[in-house]
Formats: sequence, structure tokens, C-alpha cells
Amino acid sequence: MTDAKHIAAMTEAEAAIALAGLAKQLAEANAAYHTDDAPVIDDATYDALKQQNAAIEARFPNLKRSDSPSDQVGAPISEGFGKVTHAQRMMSLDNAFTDEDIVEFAARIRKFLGLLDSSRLDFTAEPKIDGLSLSLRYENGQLVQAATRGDGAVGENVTANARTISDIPEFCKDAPEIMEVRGEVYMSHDDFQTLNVRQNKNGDKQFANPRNAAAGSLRQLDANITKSRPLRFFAYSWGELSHSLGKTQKEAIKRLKYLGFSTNPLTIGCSDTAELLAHYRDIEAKRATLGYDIDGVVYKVNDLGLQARLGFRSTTPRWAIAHKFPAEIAHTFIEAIEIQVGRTGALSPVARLKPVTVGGVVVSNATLHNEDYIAGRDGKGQPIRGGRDIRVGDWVEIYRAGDVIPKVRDVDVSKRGPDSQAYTFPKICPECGSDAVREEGDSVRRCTGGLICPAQAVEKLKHFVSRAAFDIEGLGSKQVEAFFNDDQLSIREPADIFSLATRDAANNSKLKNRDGWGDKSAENLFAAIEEKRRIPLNRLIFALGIRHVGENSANLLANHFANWPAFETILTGAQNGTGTEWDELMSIDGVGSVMAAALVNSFHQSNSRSSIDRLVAELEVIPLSRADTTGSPVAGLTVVFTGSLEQMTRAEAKATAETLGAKVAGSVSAKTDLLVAGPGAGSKAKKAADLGVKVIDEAEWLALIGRNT
DNA sequence: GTGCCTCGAGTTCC
DNA sequence: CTCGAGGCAC
Repeated sequence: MTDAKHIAAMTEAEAAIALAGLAKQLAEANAAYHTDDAPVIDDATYDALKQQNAAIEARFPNLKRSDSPSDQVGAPISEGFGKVTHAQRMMSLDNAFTDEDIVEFAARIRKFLGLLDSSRLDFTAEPKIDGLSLSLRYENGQLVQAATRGDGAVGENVTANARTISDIPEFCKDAPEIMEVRGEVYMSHDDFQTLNVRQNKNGDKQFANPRNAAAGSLRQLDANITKSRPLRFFAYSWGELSHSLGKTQKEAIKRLKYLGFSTNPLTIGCSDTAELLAHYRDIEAKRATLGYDIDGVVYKVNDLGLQARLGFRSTTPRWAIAHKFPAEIAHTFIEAIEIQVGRTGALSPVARLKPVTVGGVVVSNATLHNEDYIAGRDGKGQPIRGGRDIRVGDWVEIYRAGDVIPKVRDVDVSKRGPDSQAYTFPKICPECGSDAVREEGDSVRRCTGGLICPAQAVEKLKHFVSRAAFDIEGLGSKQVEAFFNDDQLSIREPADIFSLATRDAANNSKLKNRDGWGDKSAENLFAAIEEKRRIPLNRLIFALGIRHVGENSANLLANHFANWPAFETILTGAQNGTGTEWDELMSIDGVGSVMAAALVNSFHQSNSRSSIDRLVAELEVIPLSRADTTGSPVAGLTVVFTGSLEQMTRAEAKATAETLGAKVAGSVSAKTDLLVAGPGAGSKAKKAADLGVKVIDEAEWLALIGRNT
């Protein structure tokens, strides 16, 4: 034991050792307490250890560990979970619904790898568990972190909760020093039933389905509640590894089993698509007797070397696919068809349904996409669902696309009454009365009211405060809408947000007297707004809500122009379709004529321009911090990218290269210094060879610019 | 012109 | 998540 005097006398090295020891001791104690119900130390000792840990951390803040016990179980319950950046992105899977999709999947892989039809290509097939994915990080065999998938790049830290799941080992003997194990947390049918009976007895809410129950249980702020819930875990994948788990998918899964994880017993190897499809039918037949929910079968290329060669698209691997079971359907009728107006003026029809349960969830709305869909045609005028139109009062077949978005699959025409009438899509905006027009070749009808239309104005404001834009704490979509409709403190356009505090002060500070508001909440809101007066250029460009300019394009533009004045000057000077400014816009990789025109219009149309000017006058725009390119290994070089890139998109690659002072060209010439060639590179690689231009692959490029994979 | 691949926009429910 | 469409390579 180490007392306060010891801590005061500690050297940094001693402190680091002490912290490591405490982390281990407390983690073991936690594990024992949460999983076995058999504490290895008593509460007083536990608290004393924890205090020591905190005291050492206070004296040596730089030594605080990533797995610090002060951030874990037993720590006071904080609001929300911490964020965890995954060492390797958690990908999602491409979906397939038909046998043909699977044949194409295999063909795509053969083509990409340049394999002959006659050569062997092995796969694995396993049930796709319907739960939620989890990434477990082990260091030297010890579980140090568990994180949910989140958006794939950043998830939530649910370490304390994961420790309570008995299928998840606290310690793995013989594991690589760094090992991220990925898999699915789920609840069995039996456990789900029992839990709901218990919930009912305690007067707690019932869960709609095992998946929701599992998700709700894992995301409890109090790990003790998670502990009382019967969660299970199947391991099927991995992230960062300090050394490999095997040469093939099958070997790696076997290894995970050896290390103490549950792996799904229905995982098998297959040597062609026929075997994959046979296993699919087999699992489909067993589906009802498995005792847990699955929603399809996952196929993966077995050879990990081939997996590495195939690599990833932006969000999915090329070497795996999920063969989904047909979606569950339900029948109900349409009580009404309503029109919503979006930020770009798009009129979107929504069917109000007689509530019905589909896949364990009660659905009362379903999207009808657009005018053509209601009329029974697709965007090109081709009939869908046999060309039947959709009417108010129709009995319809509903399913949840991707198990999420409710959609109308088909109409039962035989149940139509004699007075049934075809739906007439409005030609004027239901919100503002302006003309709603459909441009040639567009499937969407749009309100022409612009900012005059209250619906568009509100949606634009909601976009402005959204997460990837200004992200003002305490000013979400609900609040924005309330302020929009407030007579005294109205927010009609983005600039009004930044004058809110002054206007409220001039108005005798009435905000704090509103329903649900007080001194503190008003003060917090004003502070949060002030905080966002300084805004990075890319966020500002995205927040403007210009059509065709999403988060990604905003980043490209910010990268190119680096600061607001440069961006504004070009857009102000640009003419639609011609001139040097237009050419500069078009020269940006990822910007084409449609986006360029949308940008130019928004800076020339007087209403939108003055709204932008009023906003920018309130802000301090943070320019993009350009790295100093002196000493950059590629400064001044002319680089060309070809073939498919795996670690980054072409646009990202170009932006990064430019940041480092390189020029990026579209084609290989005598002036080219370097060609970065991914798989599938064709004529350019040949030309480079002819001209004697140096050719490297993506990994070598990343190494060159100092970004290791 | 065709055929990927990505992105943008709009959607529901918890 | 899905659809449509923009952008780019061939």
C-alpha cells in the first residue's frame, strides 16, 4: 500500500509503475464484482485503491492512463458516454437480396483480383446476428476498452457495461499484445421473454424486440443495470492487431474461439457460390429454431491475403457481403397522404398509416418518395409494382427497407372502394403557396419560394445548427423551430442567432422567463452561441446549405480556398459557365458544373447573398491551417493518382497532396514527377513506364508523406 | 456514352 | 438506409 507521503516522494517512473499496478488491480476487482457476483476485495479497500490512483494522477497528470480506473466503473455516473475513436474504422457490409447478387459478388471479386473462372476461390458463410456490433480492445491480453460502432469512425465507450457480459473474457491468455476483437452483442429469445416478464412485474417498460432490449441494456449509464440483463456476444471479426490471428478467416475465427470468445457454430467454409447459397437455405430453414434473431447470412473471402488485396470502399469491404432474408411485411391502409417541404424545397409525400407492427416496431408513417412513385412509375417513367398508383384509403403492403425505413411495397387494388380517386400531387407549395415546379429530368418537385417559404427557412436553419455545421449546444431542431415562430426573439435566418443575446437584453431579458427556461439555461445558450462565433471555414461552407454542397464538398472547397475572403472573392467574381473564376471552381477535384453553378447562384441571388453577408459579419472565420510545406517530401512535385485508392478517396488524396505543396495533375505527361497507382491502373501506368516516371503504390505514397496505415 | 463509385438529400423510429 | 445524380475513368 502506498500512502500520501509515498506519493509525494515518488519519481515519475515509480508513479507510472504504481498506476499500472492499480489499473490492473482495480480492473480485476471490477471484473470479479460485475461478472461473477464475487468481489475479490471489500468495498473499503476498493475505494482506498481508487483514491490512491486519483492522488497519483493528480500529481502526475501526464501519466494518466487511457484505461485509467478513474474513468471507469464505480466512477460517478456521468451524463452520456465518452467518445472513442476506433483505431481501425468499423465498416458496414454491402447488402444482397437475390442469388444473382451473390453470383455478381463473386464475379466482381474474381475480376478485381484477375482470377480465372477455373481457379479456386474460397469463402466463409455465417449467420448475420441481429444485435449491435461492439469492438473490444485488449492490451497484453487485458480488456481495456469496449466501444459501440457509432458512425464507424467514432463510437461510445461502454467498457464498464461490456465487462458485465459473461461471453466477453476479461483476460485472454496468448493474445497478441494489441488485439481488437469485434462481434455482435445480442439477447436470446428465451432471455428476452424472461426479461420482459420481469420488466412487467416491476412495472418497467416492455421491450419491443430482442434487438432493442440488447441495445437498451448495453447503453445503460449504470453498469449494474447492464449486469442484470442477459446479454451475449459472438465474435466474428477484428480491428487492430499487433500480429495476425491466422492466414484465413476460418483460422482466425478458430483462434478467437481458442482465446475464449464465443463464435457462431454455423460458420462454415464454402468453395463456390452454389455452396454459399445452399448454406443460406440451410440457415433460413433453421432460423426459427436458433433461439436468437438473425437477419441474413454473411459471406467473406476466406484468404486474408486476398482480403487485403481487395481492400475497402468508403464504408464497406469488397471481400464481404450480407445476404439478407426477405424483409418482414405487414398490411395496413393509408389514412392520408401529406406533403413535407425540405430545405431545398423538395416536396416529399408521406403516407400516414393505420399503425401496424412491422419487424417488432409500430409504424405509422411511410415515405412515398416522390410524385412518380405515387403514380406507380420510377424516375424514368418505367412502371414499378406493376404500375399501380397509390391512393388515400388504399390497403398496402409495408416493409422496412434495410430493417429501418418504412416503405410501401405494393397496393391491394382489389380492396379499393368504388369512390377511390387517384391522388393529385400539388403543383403549389402547401406551406407558402409558391409554384412547385419539376425541372426536366428531375424526379423531385420543388417549391420556388426560396427563403420566403417558412418550411424551407426553418429546414435551412435546422441544417445550420446541425452536428456537422454549427452544432450549437442547446439549440437543436426543436428550439430553432420554436424561435422561428417566436414574435419577440424570432430567428428567421442564421445571422439572427448571433444577435439573440443583444436582442434579448434589449427586450428586458425575457428569455429566462419562458416556459422551461431559467437564468441558467438562457445563460448557457448565449455562451454556447458565443463559442461558435469562431467557426472553421469548412463548417461554415457546409452550414450555408447550398444545394449539392454536403459535408464532403465543403471540405474540398475549404481545402482549396483556405480562407473566407478567397472563397468569397472567387464566387462573387464568377460567372455561370465561363471566365477564370469559373475555371478555377471547375478545376477543383470533386466539383463539377452542377455544384459550381449552385455555388455561383447562391452568391449572386440577392436574398441569399445578403443573408450570407449578414451572417459572416457576425463571425470570425478560422482559416484552414495549412501545414508548412517547406521540408515536405513532396513539395513542388507534380503527382498523378490512378487506379482505385483504398485508404482515401481520390478527392482526399488530392487535397492532402496539395496541402503538402504538391501539384496534382489529371494525366501523365513529361512534367509528371510521380504516379501513385492503385489496383486496376491501366493506360496511365503504361504511359508512366514509357516516360520513365516513377510509379509507387498507395502504401508507399502514405509512407512517403509520413502517414502510416 | 457507359459504368462504377461516392456523395447529397430526404426519410422513420427509438 | 435508399435513391438519384454528380463526377470521373475508360
